[in-house]
Amino acid sequence: MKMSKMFVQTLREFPSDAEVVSHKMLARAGYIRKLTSGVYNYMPLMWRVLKKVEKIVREEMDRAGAQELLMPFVQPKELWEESGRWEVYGRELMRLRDRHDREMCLGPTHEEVITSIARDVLKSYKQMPVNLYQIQSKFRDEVRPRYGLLRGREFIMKDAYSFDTSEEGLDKEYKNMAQAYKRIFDRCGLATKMVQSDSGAIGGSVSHEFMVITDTDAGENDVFYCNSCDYSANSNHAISNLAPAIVDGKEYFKETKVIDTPQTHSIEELSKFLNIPSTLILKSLVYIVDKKPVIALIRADKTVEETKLMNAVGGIDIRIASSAEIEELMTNKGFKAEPGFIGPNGMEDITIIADKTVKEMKNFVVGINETDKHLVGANLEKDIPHIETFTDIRLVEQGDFCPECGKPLQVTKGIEVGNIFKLGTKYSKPMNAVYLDENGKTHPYIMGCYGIGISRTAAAAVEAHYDEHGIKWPISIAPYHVVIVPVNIKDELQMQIANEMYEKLLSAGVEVVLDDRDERAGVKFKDADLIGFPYRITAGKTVNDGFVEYKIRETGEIEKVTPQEAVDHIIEIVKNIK
RNA sequence: CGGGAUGUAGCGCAGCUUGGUAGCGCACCUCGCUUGGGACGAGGGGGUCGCACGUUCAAAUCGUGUCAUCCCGACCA
Repeated sequence: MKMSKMFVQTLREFPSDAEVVSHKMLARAGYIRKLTSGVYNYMPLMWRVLKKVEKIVREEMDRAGAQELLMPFVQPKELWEESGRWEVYGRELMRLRDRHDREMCLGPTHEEVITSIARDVLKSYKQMPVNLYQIQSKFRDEVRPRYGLLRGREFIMKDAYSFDTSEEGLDKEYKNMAQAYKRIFDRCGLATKMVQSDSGAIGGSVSHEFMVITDTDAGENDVFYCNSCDYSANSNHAISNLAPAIVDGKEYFKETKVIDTPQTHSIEELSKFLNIPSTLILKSLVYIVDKKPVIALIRADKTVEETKLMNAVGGIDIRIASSAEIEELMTNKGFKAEPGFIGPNGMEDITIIADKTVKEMKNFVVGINETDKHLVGANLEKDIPHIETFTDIRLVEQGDFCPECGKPLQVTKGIEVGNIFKLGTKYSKPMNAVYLDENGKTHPYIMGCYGIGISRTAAAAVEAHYDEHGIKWPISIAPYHVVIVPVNIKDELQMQIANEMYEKLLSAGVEVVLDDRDERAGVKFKDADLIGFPYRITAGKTVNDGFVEYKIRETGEIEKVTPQEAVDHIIEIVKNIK
């Protein structure tokens, strides 16, 4: 490719609306252009990168025994009603009507469609196991698209779906996919962690996410991991053991009674006023889950993890209640108190979920829906007997102990580039997708699903590989392998050497760019660094002595070599790309 | 959806307070000069100032409404 012909425009400055590294770099280097919020044009350079990521994904999925197909982007409402998700999925599902006023949606994921295909074709146990995948644009009408390609509304995704006749078969395929994913991300030059996670709206029982750990602020997930064993989990799913804490308030509260606690709206104020550790206080929080209030109880030094709480309630939408909503709740129950003094008593007909930490507590302090008063020396059985559900709804914190080996847990930010779910019969059952076994009996398929964000993976690679000058692509997914820069295109020898190297590399199958623009060297170097070619060969004044300069983008390392050596070196490197 | 901000040329911005022929840098085109880290000079093309309505002799500027975009929170590949 001649640089003079390349359809690309690099910018002198970062676009003002870009926040994270990958968005800034990709926009400035001419890879992407925004069309509308969360929707991007993939310009020629970007498309080359995406095709490379796709190629790696295809090769590894095929190697793992999966088969590629392509499903429609537009899907009928009826299918989504069968699975029950037309109601459940919410506004993230982009709905539209055709000319006959039939309701449709843009595919945010394809469980319904693949299940409808399977039930038509997969009639016998003899046809399984099977794993089908596609690479396609998805559309999710995100509440707040941001971070460029990391959270677009339209994005490219590889989604795979497996069908098995048994849990054992699913387990096997799940592991098979985990291995394929590891190879895929390794080949893309991305170090990933496979972490346990919540299975969210897609549903199912077990799931893992593949996280790229970066030092940029683009990672939207907190990942807890253990250095001593291989435990790691998304914060929405992580569990931990806690250090011993004072949970029995016997020494502070010999008897159970209501006392005055003026101006103690917060846990901090309360623990200071009573001069007790916050581990002796029972914290009552009000959430709104699917529009209904839910009270969460937890030891006051700990934080509620909302996804865990939502799962415990069995809801699909959760948010913390506003002060007004809390007061309204108390008023409805016949109390008149400020929000800071809410407590579980008198709330018997509200869903109450208590964290496991609560079970340990004895002679503790709790709000009683009365301003400036608390009950001290309280105990569960005696004073709050109506709590039925004790489960883990606690947010893990750095320094908590690993649930598997007991060593302290660490935390880091991660970008989720892939995930794998065990779906079981979540879709096959409601959609009546069944096969016949050896005895002619029908069973629903045991399903799994496996996603990789193709465009997000490319963006994550930028987050993981860049410096102040631009992108440093891993060679396996770089748009081109090498750029040749003749410093002065009017210098005949420089151009001749550059052209010779260019032709040799081209005929060896190397993806090479010749920067034949009539620009000053500085401009070409800046662009080369920004675009992120992994290697650069410069034909400058030293060609008169028979040398060119060979530069590695990743390390900045420079070597003076003959043109032939440079060519041979590049060919060798390209030959070894996995 | 709640909170905050911004819409002026492809990109980055000024002008608005105090209404009076729409500007600057980069990018783009032409010529000259220059050629190892985003040179220089001269000339040139490109904008219904997000949109609508209103006030006014006159609106980028004042008012009302509306749309869009971005940032902070809850969702996810």
